[in-house]
Amino acid sequence: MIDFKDIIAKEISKATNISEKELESYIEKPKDSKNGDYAFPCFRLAKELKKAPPAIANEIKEKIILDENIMDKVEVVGGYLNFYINKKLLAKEVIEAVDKNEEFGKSDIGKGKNIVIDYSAPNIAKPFHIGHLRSTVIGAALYNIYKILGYNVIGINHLGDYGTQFGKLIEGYKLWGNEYDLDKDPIGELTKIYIRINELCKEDEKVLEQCRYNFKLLEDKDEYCTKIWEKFKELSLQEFKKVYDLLGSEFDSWNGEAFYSDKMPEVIEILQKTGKLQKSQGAEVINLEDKGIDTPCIIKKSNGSTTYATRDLAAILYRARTYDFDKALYVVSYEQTLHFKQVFEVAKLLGIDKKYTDGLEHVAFGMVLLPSGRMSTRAGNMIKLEDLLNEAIQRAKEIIEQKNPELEDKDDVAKKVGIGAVIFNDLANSRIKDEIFDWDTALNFQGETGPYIQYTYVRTNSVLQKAGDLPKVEDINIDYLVDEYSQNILKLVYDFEETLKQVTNKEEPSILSRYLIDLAKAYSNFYNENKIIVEDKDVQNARLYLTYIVGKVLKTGANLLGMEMPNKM
RNA sequence: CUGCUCAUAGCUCAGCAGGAUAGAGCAGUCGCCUCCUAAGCGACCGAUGGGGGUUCGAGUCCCUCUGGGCAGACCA
Repeated sequence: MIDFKDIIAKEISKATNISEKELESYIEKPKDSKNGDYAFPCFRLAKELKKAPPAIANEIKEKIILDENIMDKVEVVGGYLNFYINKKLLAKEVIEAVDKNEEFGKSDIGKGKNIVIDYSAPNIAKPFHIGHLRSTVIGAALYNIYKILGYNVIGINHLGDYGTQFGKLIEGYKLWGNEYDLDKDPIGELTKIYIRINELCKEDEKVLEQCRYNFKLLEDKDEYCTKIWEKFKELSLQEFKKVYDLLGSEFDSWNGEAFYSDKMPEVIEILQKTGKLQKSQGAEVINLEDKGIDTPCIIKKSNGSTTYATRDLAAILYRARTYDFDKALYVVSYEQTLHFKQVFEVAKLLGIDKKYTDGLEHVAFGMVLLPSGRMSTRAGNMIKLEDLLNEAIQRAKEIIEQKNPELEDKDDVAKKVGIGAVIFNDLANSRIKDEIFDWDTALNFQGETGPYIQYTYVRTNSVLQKAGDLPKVEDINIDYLVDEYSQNILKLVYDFEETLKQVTNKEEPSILSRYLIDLAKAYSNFYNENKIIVEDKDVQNARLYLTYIVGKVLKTGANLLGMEMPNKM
């Protein structure tokens, strides 16, 4: 598509002495379309040119030459130079772009670049609760969006399958394994054991020591510990898969922490050679005070076992070698900000290329809290993700029964709508914000929600279906797409790829969520104002094609967020 | 105590690396289905935590205060 901003920047650059690149950042999109489609504020030139901004705007206006096929008009308002792009050209550009591209939004800007995304990463032997949803859906959305932009993406589920917690579980299992029926409700029973052993650890320091020792045994490949650990892992994965199936989550790699158990000695060796690894209180640590981090990074505990920092470092080394990543994103809650600061700093000592250490990024997100406060596995006050998803499906089903009882495939639609609502709800807000979980908010189907987007999509579908064949691009008379409602839609569609790029610039899927809401709203307005299937075939064809475009973008966009789109609802 | 982070309408959030009159949704009140799905559309109501500063211009940047959250060495 034509890059309008680029054209404007080129012209202004000729009229002034400012570089195109600089101008690109100055040119903005007015909030109110009455002020044009693009605007150049001239205030910043006033001091240098010693002239009033409106005068400067007028001078630039006189100097620039813009083809009227590209720009309808240029106006000076105050110190602003407002550009109105040619409406027909916009319509033509968008229609052709959608027609030409098999998958509109797809690009190759990421060609040759490798992106590693570390997300979801639940802890084995612990319930998969609603707090794990965010990492899973934010990671998946980023994964899909990088992919459509042409990047080579590697999604890794860095399972929490290692560490002292397993020493604890092994100890608990040793003590009371017979009392619990692991086959009946694996994670539920393991959770009970986990809570019980934690209480015992609190009372008795010796038990805690034994737990840590168990983990040491596990690291040293002790047969008994390994066997129990494998059992826990298998049982947990079975449970997790149920949730992943509902969400449609997929991963390229399931290499969890344990995968790096044999890769840590090298890390320790490298760090030792740097001379920065020092003994402190019995442990071996890297001091980071000179980097502005007060807490040292523990590489080896006093009993000789490793920490998750050591494993993350081994993972960085491994991923750099295996995937040659340009970016490695860690979609992990902001609770772990300090940890990643430490690990990323220590990674600079690993002797790997700067490209890799520069590419490390913690994509932090806020916590999911209950109205009563934090969720805690130990306290048992948490909501299982599976329960939330099933409740969502159930509620969607009820609404279908009430609104559209004749619908076919009710269960399939209920699943898409229910899950879509949950996913969208989690991706709709800036990731850094905390979320206080509320059933009615998470499962709301009205207003700015996933189902609203699905509903709008379904509408485009049923209009197209009713009309029969989709008109050929050559048969579309763009004269019928210059009204305000059509133009609002066309401008949004024009922005689609830019929106996807913004998501990757900020690692912020909510930008796409809001975009889809805007697009769905723009179409709803259009739909309410205009009859699409009408007598005049020229009008109908133009409106039908616009409808087709909206449906296509809504579907692509929602799929990128991880939502499935029903054809009817 | 220290570091990080958040603060916009009754509630949940937008506000594009400072730009024109701060936008939505929910809740509340009211209006719109002989017409392509009312999970929709429209209307009304209603806001930048306090104080400084930088700037032609600050919700946005800096300082400070207040309030919430998180983190701070052998959990991950």
